[in-house]
Amino acid sequence: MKTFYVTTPIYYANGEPHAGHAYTTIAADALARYHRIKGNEVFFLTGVDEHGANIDKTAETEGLSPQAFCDKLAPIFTKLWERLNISNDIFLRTTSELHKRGIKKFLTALYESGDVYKAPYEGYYCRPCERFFPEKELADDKICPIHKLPLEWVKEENYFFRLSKYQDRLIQHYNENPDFVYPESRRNELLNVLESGLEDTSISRSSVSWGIPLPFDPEHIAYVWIDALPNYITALGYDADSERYHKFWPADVHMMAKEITRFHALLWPAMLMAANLPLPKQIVAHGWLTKDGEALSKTRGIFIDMDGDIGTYGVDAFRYYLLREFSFGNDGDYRPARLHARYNADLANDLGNLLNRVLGLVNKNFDEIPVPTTPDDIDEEIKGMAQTTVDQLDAQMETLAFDTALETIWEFVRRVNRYIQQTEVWTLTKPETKPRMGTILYNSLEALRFISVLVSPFIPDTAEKIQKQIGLTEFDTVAEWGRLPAALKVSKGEPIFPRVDLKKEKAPKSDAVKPKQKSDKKTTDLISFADFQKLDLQVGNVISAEPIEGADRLLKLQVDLGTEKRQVVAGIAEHYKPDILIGKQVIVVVNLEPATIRNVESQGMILAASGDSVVLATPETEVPLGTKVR
RNA sequence: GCCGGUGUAGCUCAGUGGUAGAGCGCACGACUCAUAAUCGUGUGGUCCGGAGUUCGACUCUCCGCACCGGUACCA
Repeated sequence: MKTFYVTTPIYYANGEPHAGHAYTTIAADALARYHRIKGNEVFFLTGVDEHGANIDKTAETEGLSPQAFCDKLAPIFTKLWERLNISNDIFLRTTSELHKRGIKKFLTALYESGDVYKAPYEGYYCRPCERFFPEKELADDKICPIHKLPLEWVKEENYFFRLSKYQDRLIQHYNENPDFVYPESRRNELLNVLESGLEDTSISRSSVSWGIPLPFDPEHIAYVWIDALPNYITALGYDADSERYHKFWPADVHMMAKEITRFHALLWPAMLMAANLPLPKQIVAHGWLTKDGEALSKTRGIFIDMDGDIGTYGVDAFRYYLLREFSFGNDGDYRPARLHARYNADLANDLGNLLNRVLGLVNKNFDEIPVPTTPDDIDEEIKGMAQTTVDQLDAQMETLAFDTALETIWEFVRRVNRYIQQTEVWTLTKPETKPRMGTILYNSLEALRFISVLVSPFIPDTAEKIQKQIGLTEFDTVAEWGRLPAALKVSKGEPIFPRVDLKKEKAPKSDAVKPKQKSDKKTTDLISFADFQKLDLQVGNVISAEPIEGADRLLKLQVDLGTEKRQVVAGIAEHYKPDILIGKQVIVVVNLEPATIRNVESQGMILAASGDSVVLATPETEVPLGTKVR
């Protein structure tokens, strides 16, 4: 028996899961379920990554200890996975003892490889900021750009992993395993990165407290990614050298969204090489979801209403839509209108109605599933198509082409509808034609059983419902023609996908949208009024604006402050056309030390609201140039 | 800016150096077993624009435009 180990990332648990997480997890689930029905022994991992400064910070704003915060969040993930019918074998938390033991062992192995070294990190350190400032960011006076306080020269010991050493071996691995990173576009990107050179990476943080101490130096905490990536082996029982670990590692597929491929496809394999462990077989990156053409955004309130859509159409429709309409490597645009269309056309009309009409005919004409006694050419054709459908499906799943895989199954669904149409079964009620009717209905039911098997990785609930309605008591996972026993009692048949009317759907809309308020956020990084007063902010007028050669985001502005003119570089080119800016009043940080960006001197900065979009801060009504802002 | 990708019917996408394809949508017809379902027929495209190679290009080359991704700049 073949084994198959598939993972999702362990999601960073500093907020609630969203549709992007759901997409990755559903895709991985479909893959896992597919391999199960193929008879492979599958292990499917998902989980949460619970350490690091960000979680610490978020917990603090909620007034919780980091552990309490994680304990609160983890069940939100597991509940969603239950709702989405995710068949994971483990839900790994990095705060679990299993993981901590494994990490300890792994980091020890890494350390013993000789590729971890302690290096003094020295530089200008700002106590209030708790960070170092690279020399190139500082002017001659060496004061903190934020606090305007003198910086200390501090030496800190830090652990580094000799990532650079693995550059060549990684390139070689990529070349020898063309499918190591999929899709190819990602692979090429990473090869570019590899060829331009890797730098050693810091693997510890001494300023962070929420995490796992390095086993060889407990004063230092493992950097989150160093803590997180090995979860794929710790979850298998790497710590105890368990049987499961040996059975399933190396993983067959690490599935993830595209933004984290770097860590998985460079750092993780290098770490494994250092620890002398086998590499995962494939790193798979899918695209992002947008909603009606817009990027998802918490601040702008653009999100996918999973809850609402699942409520309206059901989990399987949601899964079906994501897997059917989005082609893997690319970004996918989530559109409720498309979900609706898919639901009615593919699920309700094609599949749901097929089941219903066949069951109706059986019930009306037979007491139980009839025995096929009068074979015909057309029956053979159906049987043949069942087999070719399986073959095509196998090929498509090999490349994770869920969309075409489902299309292939649906071609068969439509063929069965046509079979019924062509044979006009419903007319064959006379005694002499009744056996033929029985044969056709048997074949139709068997086709439905067959379809239910093929469809089960994608829409598992539906698959079960179909078999149950056909009269099978135990789910049959084998896609071989002719396994359906005759003489079963068929159920009356409730529509498995009742049509959804757009009108009805409108009702529960009003209360759905409201984005959640971030409540009583405690601010910890307070500055004194004196600190604030150090800022010299003035109103200026943009008198010219032009793009900077070789920079997509930068504009060179001349700003008139009344008493003087300043040249300022601003990173707003993506949001403002130069001509629009001219004549606009802006707020300028006047006493900012000058800097040279892209060979252009910038004597200050202009203020803008900067989130998903960038909007200039400007006085509400026009004021004299040089007016102080405070 | 540099590197890579994409641009084909209203929508989602296949596709090939030789007269353009599927599903959905839409129109018409058939059927009435079924969830106003199904089946058939049809509608619909300057295959991003321009130039070139070729007997012939949507398919190859070059230039350009748009969008996407990676990377640099973001005071």
